[in-house]
Amino acid sequence: MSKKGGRADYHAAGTDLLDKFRKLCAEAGLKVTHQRLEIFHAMMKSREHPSTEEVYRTVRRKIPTIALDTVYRTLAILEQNGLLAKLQIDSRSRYDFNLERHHHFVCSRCRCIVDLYWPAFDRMKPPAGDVPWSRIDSRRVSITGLCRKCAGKKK
Amino acid sequence: MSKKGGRADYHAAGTDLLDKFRKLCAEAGLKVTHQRLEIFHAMMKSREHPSTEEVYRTVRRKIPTIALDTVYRTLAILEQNGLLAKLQIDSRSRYDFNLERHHHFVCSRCRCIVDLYWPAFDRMKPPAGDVPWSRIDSRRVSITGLCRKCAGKKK
DNA sequence: TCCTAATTAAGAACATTTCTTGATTGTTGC
DNA sequence: GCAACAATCAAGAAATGTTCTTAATTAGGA
Repeated sequence: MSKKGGRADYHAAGTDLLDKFRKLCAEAGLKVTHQRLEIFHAMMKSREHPSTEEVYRTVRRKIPTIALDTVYRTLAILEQNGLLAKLQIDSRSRYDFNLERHHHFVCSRCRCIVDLYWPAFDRMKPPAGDVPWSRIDSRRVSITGLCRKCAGKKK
Repeated sequence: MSKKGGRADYHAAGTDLLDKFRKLCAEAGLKVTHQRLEIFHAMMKSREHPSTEEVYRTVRRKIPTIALDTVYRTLAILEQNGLLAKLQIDSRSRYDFNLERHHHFVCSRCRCIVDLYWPAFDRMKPPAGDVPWSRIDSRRVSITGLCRKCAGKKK
């Protein structure tokens, strides 16, 4: 399976993941509410690493009465239970559905975030010697620059 | 010169850097005010990647009447003129005096940030093929985990 | 069915950051 | 040394993103 295929499947394999979601909620003692399902579903279908506000706008198309507060709470809960990752890239928090080992490219112009796979980096040994850590949990690369779309635009 | 020596010198070579600061201010058309000097000096002496609030507290020991707003403005100006780097690691913005190519370790417990040098990574070629960028400006690694100090603490 | 978690509305509160106004200070160019 | 004008200050308002409060209602799961 190619990396690209892997990613696409990850976001597309709807039924399986929603089953997994139900299972994980059960394990965590979380009720599978309509709101939580739609929020998770919205994250599942997005590759944009959306902000809370953006998730809110998306889910409101399905549940017009949903409260912004519910989206904040739900995203935080899903992150705390390991079903989503929170990104510290902009001033507002953005969430990532992709839990595979990956990295990010961030466009300095349009602030889009694109998932990135870099197995050669993942295989590298971290610096040794006089290191500040006693344990490493994750190593993430963030590449910034200009995305193709923005490079195509004038000005 | 060792990496460690380089870093220490970078933060310690007071007079040279303050001269450089004056020169860069002149080039950028910025007046060298007492406040800007003290803020820059505080950044120069700190390895802690301080937040604006922390810089404010430090500088207030020298200039008790300084306004928090001045610190916000000054740090932003210094960053816009390339004399400091802004970090997007926590919800509050933190600033980095170290402009050398380097990376960060962030402790998930105490949120301390430690500079990291990783020349083997710096020499790596970025992923090729179907990449989202048309130009790369920077590549930064962020390692998270538990720092030595926190590992030593109970609980 | 029933207990309780979750959601809602409406608003308050909070944290961080930026801006406004108008008066004052102080750096730099001359 | 002087004058212009950039920078600062005080005081407060405001923007933004996020969390919390209360009390009523809904709805998931055993």
